[in-house]
Amino acid sequence: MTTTLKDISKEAGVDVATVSRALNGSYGVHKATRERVLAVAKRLNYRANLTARELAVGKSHTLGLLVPDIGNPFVTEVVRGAEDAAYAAGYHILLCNSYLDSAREVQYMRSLLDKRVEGILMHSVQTLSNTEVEELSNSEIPVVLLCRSPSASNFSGVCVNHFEGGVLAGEHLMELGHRKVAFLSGPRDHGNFIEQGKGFIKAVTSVKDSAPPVVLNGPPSFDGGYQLAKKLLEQNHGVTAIFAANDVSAFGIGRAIFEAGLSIPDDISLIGFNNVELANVVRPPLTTIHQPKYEMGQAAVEILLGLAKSGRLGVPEQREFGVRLVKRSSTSAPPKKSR
Amino acid sequence: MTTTLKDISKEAGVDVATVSRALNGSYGVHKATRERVLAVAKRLNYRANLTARELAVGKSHTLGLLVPDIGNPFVTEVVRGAEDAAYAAGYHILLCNSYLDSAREVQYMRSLLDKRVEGILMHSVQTLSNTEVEELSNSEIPVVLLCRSPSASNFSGVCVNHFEGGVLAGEHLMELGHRKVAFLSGPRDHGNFIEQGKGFIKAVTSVKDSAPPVVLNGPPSFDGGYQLAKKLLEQNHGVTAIFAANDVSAFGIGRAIFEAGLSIPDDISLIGFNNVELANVVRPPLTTIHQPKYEMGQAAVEILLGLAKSGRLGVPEQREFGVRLVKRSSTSAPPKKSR
DNA sequence: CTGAAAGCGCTAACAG
DNA sequence: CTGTTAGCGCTTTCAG
Repeated sequence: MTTTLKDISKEAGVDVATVSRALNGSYGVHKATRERVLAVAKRLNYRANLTARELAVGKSHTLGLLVPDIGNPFVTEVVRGAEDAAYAAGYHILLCNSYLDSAREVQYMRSLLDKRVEGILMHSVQTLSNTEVEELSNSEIPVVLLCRSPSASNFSGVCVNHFEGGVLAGEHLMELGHRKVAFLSGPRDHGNFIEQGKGFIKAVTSVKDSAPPVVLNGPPSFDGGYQLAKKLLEQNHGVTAIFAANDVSAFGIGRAIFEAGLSIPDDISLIGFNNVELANVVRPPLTTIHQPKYEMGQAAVEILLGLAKSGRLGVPEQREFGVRLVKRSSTSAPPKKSR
Repeated sequence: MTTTLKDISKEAGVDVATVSRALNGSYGVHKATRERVLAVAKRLNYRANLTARELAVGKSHTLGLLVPDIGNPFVTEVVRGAEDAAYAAGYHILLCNSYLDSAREVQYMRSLLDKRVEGILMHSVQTLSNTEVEELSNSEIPVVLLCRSPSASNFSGVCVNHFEGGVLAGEHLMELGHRKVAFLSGPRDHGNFIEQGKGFIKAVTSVKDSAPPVVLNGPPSFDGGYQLAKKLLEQNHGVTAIFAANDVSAFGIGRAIFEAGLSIPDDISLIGFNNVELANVVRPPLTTIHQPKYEMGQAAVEILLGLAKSGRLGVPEQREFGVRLVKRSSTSAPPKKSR
């Protein structure tokens, strides 16, 4: 049987309240009493029951993390940051993978609420219906959205300026001398990719003799990038550089380029987005736009904890992080002879 | 304010017990009553408080997952399997990254216990001290260890036969005609790598004219593999094939080979272990030994849930999965001219 | 089918 | 410094 405060109280001959005090706060308990209690507790293999404490105190010391898939290297980094911040603050994290299945997302969201988590960190959740948004709002627990355009709602959010990232990528390619480039984007209706594209196009078209980028849309995955790149290569636009929706799709693009018998960056330059760990591991190391993922995860938890403490849910907090260009070996000047 | 059963009971003019019954079990509540209760609940935005329920029922419907780092691609797959199985069973998962920091491991282990999780899934935890093992045993909650030699303890476990994996790798290289090979292993005292090495050596030395493998030890990471391979290449044993401790270290080895101006598999064949997602993404695609990671994660929570239900903690369950060779492009016959 | 009552294990005033 | 008294919100006998 698991031993409780009551068991200890009997054994030690003091009230359970005293036992509780002896075990937790160090205030107002006679040293001798405390020691006796501690001894008994140890002898009886006492383990605090946090469930009971949570109920009594009304705080779960737990956060919910709702993401599409921890296997996604971007998510992984964010989760690391979030987990570290939570651990440092004495909080636990409930992991929920949705695989972008909206039924699963909703179910997880509800059970997190029922479990009385003190905050929810969500990453790229499918569109929440109004009902769900309302449920979340009614719940009075803080929510922070990752990588969502600030406009989206009255939830808090931490993100990066995707437009700026697009600009950086475009400028980099222009500086290298490319004049015919492509943006292999994600889904046509996804805000972040749209912003990214806008920035890229702006940077590219602001150079006199540069053609407007070829833009293709598809899933921002390895295979999505692979397919898109194959299509692009077939269409034969004579593109000398490609900006990918993200690093993972860039890896797929790289594969397609390789299979076409071309080489990076000699024939085609390639630039990604996110700067996932792998970007520096693949060959050639991928030039990309860095997003401070770990810090974003940390920040998200900080915001959550702050809101949970203050209870000022009315005033959501938005935090935007900067991006920067990470030059590696997948980009260079365009080949001399045109293809 | 958050509404409780009591609020509903007042509004609906029935006892809280009835409300509870109406909301949960469908047994024994008049239809009209139930509907009235449900209506009131909805109107008041009622949310069940699982913390309270857990306390009353004595079950948390939560599992703890203690791993070194979800960023590790092997762990990622296991976690996916575990999470899916947990979700399917209506269980939640508490994520704990230890980064192999044993203080953090212990602290997490204790708080999981205090939180009354119904089971703990641990992966490659630093050596637990006797105290901790005892704490775990006393807790009477099931534990399953991943990838630990079955001998280790009286906890349950799911693993793969590393010896067998080593044999497969060795045989494959022998069949291709290699006669001078190396095993770039992990830490010298780690059971799995030892087994893996034994199997490999057995397969290699059972071929007449084959030299016993060169064995080097180091951290089984990207950089670890990189360093080890550099060292191996410098020592210039004339090795024509390398068996890596795992895929990630194989990637590092690949980098070193590349930097040495050699090519895979033309100059040196390379074979990994685990078959992580990336193995098929890198260039050239990595030949490796497959471990059913997802299934292992699933199996682990099945075992946990089974033990939790039966309460038969005395009889830990061991499940061993099979390995298999996945031939890809990083292995081929040795070069004709010796180097 | 429904109500009353007890209790899960712990905390938190409030007295003393 | 310590005991008493109420709960936290829900489930679960046990009656009726």
